[in-house]
Amino acid sequence: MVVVFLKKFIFVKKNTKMLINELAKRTGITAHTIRFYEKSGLIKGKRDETIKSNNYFHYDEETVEKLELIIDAKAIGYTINEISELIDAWYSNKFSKDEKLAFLDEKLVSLDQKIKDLKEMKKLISQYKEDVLDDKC
Amino acid sequence: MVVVFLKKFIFVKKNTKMLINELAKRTGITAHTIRFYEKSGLIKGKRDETIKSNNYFHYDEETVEKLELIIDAKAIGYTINEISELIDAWYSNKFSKDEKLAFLDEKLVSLDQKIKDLKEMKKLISQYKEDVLDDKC
DNA sequence: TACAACCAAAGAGTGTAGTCTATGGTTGTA
DNA sequence: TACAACCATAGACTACACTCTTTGGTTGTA
Repeated sequence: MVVVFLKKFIFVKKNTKMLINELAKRTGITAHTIRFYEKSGLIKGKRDETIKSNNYFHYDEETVEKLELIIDAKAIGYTINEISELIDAWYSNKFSKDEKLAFLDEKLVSLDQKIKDLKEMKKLISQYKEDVLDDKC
Repeated sequence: MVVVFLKKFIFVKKNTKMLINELAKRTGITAHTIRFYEKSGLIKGKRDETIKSNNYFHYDEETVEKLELIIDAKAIGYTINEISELIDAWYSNKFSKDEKLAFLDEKLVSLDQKIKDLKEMKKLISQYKEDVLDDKC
C-alpha cells in the first residue's frame, strides 16, 4: 500500500497513453475486470478527441496506482463501494486531513477486532483439539 | 464462542422439540435463513413420525449450538461450505481421531495466516496514516 | 367456527464481485 | 492484403449468501 503512494511522488509520469491491455499486464488484473472497475467508477480512462478512427480508452500512471490500491484494499476486505470512497479520499480533495485520518483509524479498529476474533477462534480450536485428544468427543 | 462448546458438556438437553420459530428466537437468525442453512446441510431437523397431521421439523439444543457456531464462524470469514465441513468434524463420527486433529490443525494454520495478513495490513495503514500526518499526500 | 399465527416447499429476486460470450470495428505486421 | 491481435459495448452467466413471495396446509385461541 505504502509502496503505491511512494510511487506517486517518485515516479515521473512516463506513460500517459496506456491502453487497457498494458494496464492489465502492469497490474495483473484482467482487462475484463478493469472494465468492470471502470464501469463501477473506480477508475476512469480518457478518450483522445483527436483520434477519430477509434474510441479506445487511454490510461495513465495514476490509474496503475489506483488499481494497485484496489488490489491491496480488496485484500484487507474493503468492498468495491468502500474502495470507491477510499479512492475519492485519496485522489480528490473532498476529504480533509482529519477525515482521512478518521477513515484510516476506523479501519484499524475493525482490523483489531478481526484479529481478536481470530485469536478467540484459535483458542477455541486448541481447546477442542485437547478434547479430541482426551477422547471427550 | 467458547460458551458454545462449554455448553456441549454442561447443558442438559432440556428441549429437544423446538420448532423453527423457537430456534429463530433463541439464535436471532430468521426462520428463512435457518431453512436456508438446513437446505445447505449445516443443520438437520427431525420429523416426528408419530405425528401424521403435519411434517414440522423439530430441533434440539445441539442445533442451537450449531447455529451459534455458524454465527461465530461467519464472523471470522468462513464460508458456508467451510462451516459445513467444520460442523462435520465437530459433530459427526465420519472422521477418525487423527482426521479430526488434522482438520483442526489445518484450521489453526489458516487462522495464523489470516492473523498475519491482518497484521500486515495494520502496519500498512499505520504507515499511511503517518504519511497523511506529514502531509505527504 | 373464525382467524391469526404458524409451518413447509419451491422458486424467484437481491447484492456483490466478477467472468465470459458475442458482435463488430481497429491496428500492426508479414 | 491477409490476418492475428487488439479494442469497446452489451448483456448473459456464475458463485455466494441470503431474502422474499407464493401456495397451501396446520395449530391455537377467542
